[in-house]
Amino acid sequence: MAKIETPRPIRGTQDIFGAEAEAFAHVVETFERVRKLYRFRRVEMPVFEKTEVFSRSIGETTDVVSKEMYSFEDRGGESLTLRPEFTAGIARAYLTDGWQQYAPLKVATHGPLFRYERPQKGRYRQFHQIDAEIIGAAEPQADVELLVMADQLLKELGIGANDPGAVTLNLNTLGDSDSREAWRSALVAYFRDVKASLSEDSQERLEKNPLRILDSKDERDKVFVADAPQIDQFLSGEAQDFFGAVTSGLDAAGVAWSRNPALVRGLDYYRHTAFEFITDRLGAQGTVLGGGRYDGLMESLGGAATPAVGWAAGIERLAMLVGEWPIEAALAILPESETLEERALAVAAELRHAGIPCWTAFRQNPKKRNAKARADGALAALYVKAPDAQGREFSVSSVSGTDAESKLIRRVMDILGGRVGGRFPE
RNA sequence: GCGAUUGUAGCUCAGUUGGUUAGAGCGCCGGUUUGUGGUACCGGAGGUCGGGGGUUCGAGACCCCUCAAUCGCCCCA
Repeated sequence: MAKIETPRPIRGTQDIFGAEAEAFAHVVETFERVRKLYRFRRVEMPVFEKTEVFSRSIGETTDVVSKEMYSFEDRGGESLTLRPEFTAGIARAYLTDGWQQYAPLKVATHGPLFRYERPQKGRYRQFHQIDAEIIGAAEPQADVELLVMADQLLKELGIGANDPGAVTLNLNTLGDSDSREAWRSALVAYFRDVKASLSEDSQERLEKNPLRILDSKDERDKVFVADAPQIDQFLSGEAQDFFGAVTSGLDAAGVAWSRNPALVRGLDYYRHTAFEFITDRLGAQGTVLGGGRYDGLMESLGGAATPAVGWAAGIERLAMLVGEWPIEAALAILPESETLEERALAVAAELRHAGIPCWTAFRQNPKKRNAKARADGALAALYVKAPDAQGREFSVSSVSGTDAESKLIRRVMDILGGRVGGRFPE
């Protein structure tokens, strides 16, 4: 007799429904369309991998690996991990599946990722990303193409269309590994001198991840960040040329960008180009799409040195920027009595086969169906009646009075023709 | 891991300095009316006031603990 307690959802998971789910789907559909324009090949990747795929590539000491992974032992005692990102798994597949033969290889995918973090606005433990990677191309043109694609995607989603400040592309270079190391040492030396004045977090970062001090939100740090050594002083000629080719390529393609010398990457494998499309519309979670070049990653997985570059974007965050997205409008099929139930079924099937989205109900009560159809956003209504002497058995009724409705009604009239009688617009 | 805020009906929320039987709108169910079409009206179901403990003659209101959600820090998309 004990009452059964309904299990609660897992913290940080989401049940996405209604206009939000439509917006989510719209983001994915737009991504699919755009990636085909750029001829990125679709790949499907496993949701879990051996733990070492991530620990080796992302870096043992990073927070992502040390405390944010969903890891578990399978029945054979092997340590497996739900993917916290796409890149490492794709890199693994490139090495284990012989994808080298396709290099330079452009791939795209999307799906759920998992990170054991505190949920907040636009951040979840199971979250979803779209992802694009170019593997086996050392050329700056690869970086450019990826960024041009990202820019087009955001534009096609209408993000920033009426609101130019909504997203901006922040761009930086981390240099090659020598440049990056020299810069890092200089930063450590610089910040060590003022260590006592830094925030507690940044004193910690000085040891673990000094680059991250640069984007600290703490005022105590910001005063020193302003005068901190910049990567430009440490860039090799080659690294400078590379970055120059990326920026001039973006200019040529008409992609607006702004240099952000404080932009760094949290993960160990990044080199050269680093970028983020940043918005100020999502509270503290400003990064909508981010990525960079990861020339060092393949070696950390035991493969031959292979240059690569890629980005990923949070679908939830993009969906929030897109706003509510309506479900496709439909024609409500409304039988006028219970005896016409099956005729309604038949005409709905006929119209759907012809590509007309139809709204139907399961319950009787024909009186309330009309109101329900309208509440569900039906564009127009088709009443199913007993056929008259001329064989007319339907009447069409205006609901929304919109252009979309007239278009829909015209298509319906083309299909049903003389079977429609009674009153209808025009 | 840390901090702030918030938990009252399926949803959005009222609920006065603690005081009878905890309310509204929407939704849901039933009915009457209307009858070429977003009706109106009537009725009904639905609440361990997140959970536990305490203070009090009396707690949805006050105190403690706990759980959860939201937002922020760390980190990161």
